Amino acid sequence: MQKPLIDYLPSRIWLMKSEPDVFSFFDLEKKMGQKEQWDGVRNYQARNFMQKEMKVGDKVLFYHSNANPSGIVGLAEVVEEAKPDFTALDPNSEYFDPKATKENPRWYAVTVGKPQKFPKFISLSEMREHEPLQNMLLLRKGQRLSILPVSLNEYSFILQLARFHK
DNA sequence: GCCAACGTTGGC
DNA sequence: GCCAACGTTGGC
Repeated sequence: MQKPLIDYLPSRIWLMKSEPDVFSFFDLEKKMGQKEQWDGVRNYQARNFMQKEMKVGDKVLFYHSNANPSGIVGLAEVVEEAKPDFTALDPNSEYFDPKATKENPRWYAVTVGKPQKFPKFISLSEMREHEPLQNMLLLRKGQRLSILPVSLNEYSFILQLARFHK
C-alpha cells in the first residue's frame, strides 16, 4: 500500500519538471527579472498543487525531464501565487484550451524565480542510488506528475548531494 | 523511436 | 458510472 500524494501535504518544497528544450533552468536564469509563470500545465492534480498548496517562498527543485541526462539542475522559489494561465485563452498558443474562458480560466500557474544553480547536477540515476531518496515520489514507478511535493529530509539530502550550502 | 503507465474523453 | 479508445509523459 503506497502512501497517497495528499499525505505529503502541506509541503513547502516542490519538484517541478520542465523539458529543457521547451523551458530550461538556464532560460529562467536569463529571463528578465529571473522569473517566469509556470504556464502550460494541463493536468488537474498539478494545477491543484499550484492553485491550492503552493505559497510564495516555497522552495522549488528545478528538474529537467526528457533530457540527457534528466535530473535536478538547481533551486528556485515560488515568487508569485497562482494566477490565471492566459495561454489557455490564446488560440495561437500550443496550450490553448477551448474550454477555458475569461470568467473561468480553468488553468492557473504560480510564478517561479530566484534561480540558484547547484554546484553539482543531480541526475535521476544518481538519485536512485541513494537510500534516503528511495521514497521520493519522483522515483515511483509510473509517476508522471510534473509537480511533486518533496519531504524536508529528501530536500536536505539533495542539497548535500548537490554541494549546495546556504 | 519504443512503450509502460497514466490521464482524459465520450458513447452508452 | 463504466470502460474502451485515445492521448500524453518521460525514461530508456
